[in-house]
Amino acid sequence: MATAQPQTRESTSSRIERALLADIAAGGIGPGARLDEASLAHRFGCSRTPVREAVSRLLAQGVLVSAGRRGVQVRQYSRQELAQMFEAMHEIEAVCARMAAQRLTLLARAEIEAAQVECVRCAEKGDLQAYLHANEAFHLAIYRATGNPYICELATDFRRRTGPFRAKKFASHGDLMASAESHRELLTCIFSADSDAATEGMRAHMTRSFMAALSAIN
Amino acid sequence: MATAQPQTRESTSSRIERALLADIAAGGIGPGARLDEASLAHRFGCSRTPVREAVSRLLAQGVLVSAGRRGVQVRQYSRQELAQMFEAMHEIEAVCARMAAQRLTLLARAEIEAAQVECVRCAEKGDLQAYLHANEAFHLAIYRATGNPYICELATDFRRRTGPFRAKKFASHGDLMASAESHRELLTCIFSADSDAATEGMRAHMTRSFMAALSAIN
DNA sequence: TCGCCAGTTTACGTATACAAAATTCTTTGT
DNA sequence: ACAAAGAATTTTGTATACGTAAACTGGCGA
Repeated sequence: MATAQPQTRESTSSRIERALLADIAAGGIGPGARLDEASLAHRFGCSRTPVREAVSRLLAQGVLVSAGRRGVQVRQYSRQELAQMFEAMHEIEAVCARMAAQRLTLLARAEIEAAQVECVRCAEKGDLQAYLHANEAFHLAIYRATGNPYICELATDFRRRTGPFRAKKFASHGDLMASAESHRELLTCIFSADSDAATEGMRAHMTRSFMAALSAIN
Repeated sequence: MATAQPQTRESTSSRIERALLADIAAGGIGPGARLDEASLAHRFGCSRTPVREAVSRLLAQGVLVSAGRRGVQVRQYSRQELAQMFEAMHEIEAVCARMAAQRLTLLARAEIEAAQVECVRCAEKGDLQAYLHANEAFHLAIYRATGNPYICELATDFRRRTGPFRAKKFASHGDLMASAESHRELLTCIFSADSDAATEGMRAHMTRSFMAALSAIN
């Protein structure tokens, strides 16, 4: 119907998926909120078809859960579920650190260091949004350093799922600086090429991170 | 009135999804094969809508890959990709073994032992299909013993993805017996509650398993 | 007042139609 | 004969319509 944009490169369903993800991550929709296809279609000014497509993908990602014939809901996690998810991520990150330490290439090391420099810069500036982005890039660089795309994908998925909850822990300028400092210690372990030290270093970093996140919730 | 049909009618899209998965796992469709929505719709005697739904989910699962405007293909893995996927699974299984060893409950231990008994029974009988099933149950029991549903889900997903390739390695009666024996050694490590030993035990088991699988391919 | 039952309404699953984009085939010119 | 351009076909993305089943609501009876 509304063929307003002749050169739309991105499909409507992808746009809706991104918009919903962003909205959920930003808390605009909130956990437990009920969504139905018709109202989403009205909100995005399209038919139900692309909405169904987007919702279907989000269901597969675990971002939404089906509530039977009563719409879909934003998945919410209990404190225990959150702790378990953090634990799972803790383990995965430890694996990444170990593999990265074992087969660190010069390029990977350079990328990780560049990401860390950016983290420190953002922390000093006190820019929360920028720091979250830089922190993301830092961890992604470590994932890539494993040299294993499947592990990388796995870890990235988990990071995306836990993202909204981890973001809450950064309240003050000091929190950012502490996180950046924690990165530095972690890198010492990874760059030592001692896989056991890297594992333990990442465990320590993630434990600190998750304790802070869990404290900030509820 | 009240033509109370069985209301558990499975949706067409779910039926198609299951059928395609089974067909792919059985090799009926084969890697690299091009599928298009229209012919699938014709094959399953329905419209394109439920086919799209099913294909979308399979894309999200990584079973299919989109080939742009030239249909979707059954995802195929190169030898290197397969090795990387096995490596990733190797790491995940090691994590599972470690966590299982750390917090093994009496119930979990009993379930694992029961699964192992079944494995041995199937191996002695020489029934390949039954052994594959029992082997699956054995590993799933270990995943559950971690007490972490996210790790469990993760490992289960990977096992499903690598399943078709791992199955190829069991050629003879001796292969089954060797696998069952390998399980026994692994359990000794896990039940020792020594997490490091469990990690190493699982690594050894998976290394054996994957070497065999990679040898059987190509 | 509470519980049950019927009507209404809502929401989802599916079918069909159309438009846009890309690939492939054909045709034509050098 | 080969290459390039255009036409035809194929395939996906989106819109709209309809049927069915489940949930909500209102009323009635105990």
